[in-house]
Amino acid sequence: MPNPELIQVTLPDGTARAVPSSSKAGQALREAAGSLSSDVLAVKVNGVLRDLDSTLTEDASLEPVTFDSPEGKEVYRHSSTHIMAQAVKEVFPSAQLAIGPAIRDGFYYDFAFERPFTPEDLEQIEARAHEIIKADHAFKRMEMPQQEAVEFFKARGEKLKEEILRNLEDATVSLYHQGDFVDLCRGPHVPSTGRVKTLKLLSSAGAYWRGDERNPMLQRIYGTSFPSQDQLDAHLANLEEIKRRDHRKLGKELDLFTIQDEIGPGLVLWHPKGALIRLLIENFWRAQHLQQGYELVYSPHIARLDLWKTSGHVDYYRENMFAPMKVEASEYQLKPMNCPFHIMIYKSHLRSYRDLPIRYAELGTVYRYERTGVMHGLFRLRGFTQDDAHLFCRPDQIEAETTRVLDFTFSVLRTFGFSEFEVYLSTRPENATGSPESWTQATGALEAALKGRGVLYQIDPGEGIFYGPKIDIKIKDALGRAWQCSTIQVDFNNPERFGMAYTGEDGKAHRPIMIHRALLGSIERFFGILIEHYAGAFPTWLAPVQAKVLCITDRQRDYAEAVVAQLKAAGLRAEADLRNEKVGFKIREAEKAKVPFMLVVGDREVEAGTLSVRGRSGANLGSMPAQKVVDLIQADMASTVSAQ
RNA sequence: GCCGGCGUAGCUCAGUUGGCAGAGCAGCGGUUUCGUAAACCGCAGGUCGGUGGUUCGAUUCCACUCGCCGGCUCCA
Repeated sequence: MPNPELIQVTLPDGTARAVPSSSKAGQALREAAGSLSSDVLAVKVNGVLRDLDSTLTEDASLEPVTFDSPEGKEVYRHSSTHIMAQAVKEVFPSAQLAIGPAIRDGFYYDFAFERPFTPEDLEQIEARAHEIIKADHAFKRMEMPQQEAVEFFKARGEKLKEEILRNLEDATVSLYHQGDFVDLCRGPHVPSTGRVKTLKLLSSAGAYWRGDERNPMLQRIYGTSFPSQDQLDAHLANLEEIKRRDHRKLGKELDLFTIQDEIGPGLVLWHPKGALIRLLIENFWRAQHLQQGYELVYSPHIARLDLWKTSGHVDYYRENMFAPMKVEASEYQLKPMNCPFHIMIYKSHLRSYRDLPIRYAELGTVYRYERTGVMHGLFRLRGFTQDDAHLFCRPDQIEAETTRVLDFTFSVLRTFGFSEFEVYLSTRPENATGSPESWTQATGALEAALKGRGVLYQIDPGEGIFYGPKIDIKIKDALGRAWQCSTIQVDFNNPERFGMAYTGEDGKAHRPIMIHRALLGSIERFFGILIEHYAGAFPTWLAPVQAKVLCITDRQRDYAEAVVAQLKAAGLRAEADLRNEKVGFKIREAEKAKVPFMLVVGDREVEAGTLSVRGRSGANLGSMPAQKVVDLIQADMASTVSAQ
């Protein structure tokens, strides 16, 4: 018989050890491993995240949790936000606690307070938080019946905590305190405030209680914390890098686009260089679609309101639509979507099962009403262009079509320089239309396509759209940020609403399935992502100016112009800088414009019939004749596009 | 839409007890003809986002309004 006073703990490496029952988890870890690093913040007991001083009552597998794991970061930041909250309560006792979770790269805490926090307030709070860290208060967990906790927070005047508690269904709740500060909290936490090595408050902003704009506005403070100053500095440098790459800033500096007051918010003016890049993107897109068996179509920007009643948009999408306009006796609507048009093209003929799948693609510019305050550069606009396509197929073709779209999507995204993806499959939501059988069948087809291609994906349960399941693909940019661009959505609803049909082998009418799909999402938004991904230094195939010929003195002007003519004849985008400026100045300007190739010509080059080639950011590629330069640039273009 | 911050020359930004509006860069005119990220001199450039109010007088104070930025919310 095992000793009832002893329990067995097992480490991830298989080490096992018997420790007295009711040992602290941290103590057990130390005994089993021989030592306990101060990096260990918490512990997973049988897979459940717990405090180091939680008590063990039975045999358990123990896994130390450090900052390196997502859970460790979560615990670390969660403890950090408690420290900040304590500081706020000490500096501003009238502030009431709302909630304070860890978030990606940091944490926030919401407070009910009589006024917004100022930058000076944040400094004061941060200073106080550093004192709390220095004091190294232990985080102590205590449990009490819910009713008792309600009374406890009521007595302390924490009305929001009281409200949260009243909505909790647990009979027993846990509280954590460090020093005099107490908060309702599930935990776990690091052992003591001193474990948080750095803590920096970043900003404050208004935020609604429970995220609902009908609720009162709270004051949110954002901050972050890291185990070392180096890591914090790296994170702050990363924030600077994000600012440096901001497409709104680069768009202006590189003269790509503007969004102007006089035109209206959320509406873009494409300047020549930006428009050229867009043209290159679109040309590539169209050529690829034709190759992939799509048919390109165009549709108008407005249509009778009745069309949008049939599609259901008037019912469920009205808040995102501009107001209808009166034209003669009927009402017309600026289009928020392209799908009804493609459906009507389908419906213009009787369709046979032999015709399916039919694939219509369009770079369709849509207009959606976005509330002021949500527009954001090219990322969130009122007028934007979807790289839209609608596939009409039989139910048994969903999987094959999805497979084709997946292959196509990854190939196109790779060409644009993205190689890391996150894929999500969203399943049936509460308010779904369509029969459960069709949902099961379609979801199964999407999943089979993903599996067939060996794509790793996560399931988002219940996150499908009401009309069908979908696959979303996020791309990771150069800074590791994920952007959702591509989407593949099965639609049972619209074929029904529009009474779509095809004639089957049996001579009877059948209902086709519709698949909405976008690869880039919106051209504008994708362009913005590209700008940030490349920090404005577009790959050569997309660079608006691929080569700039820089003469050193006026003596080389004729030669420079002849070179430009030769490059242009070879199909390259080249310009000459013939100004009476020093070459250093011309290089500086070309660098700022992110021109991939700078071709310097002085007397030596004229004499030898060559060009001195300087790559972007300073690489000296040597001197060579113009034809060699053409080869070099074309090879550089091909290296990117060949990924397709 | 809501909370906070902001709006001065093409761009980046100075400008406090309310008293004729400034710099650098860009632009234009000269000089310079130069070897891999900023030559020099000069000139011009603004109903200080808009409207209304207070005042002898408003870029400055107040109200309203438009827009931008950071969030909330929502999404491509």
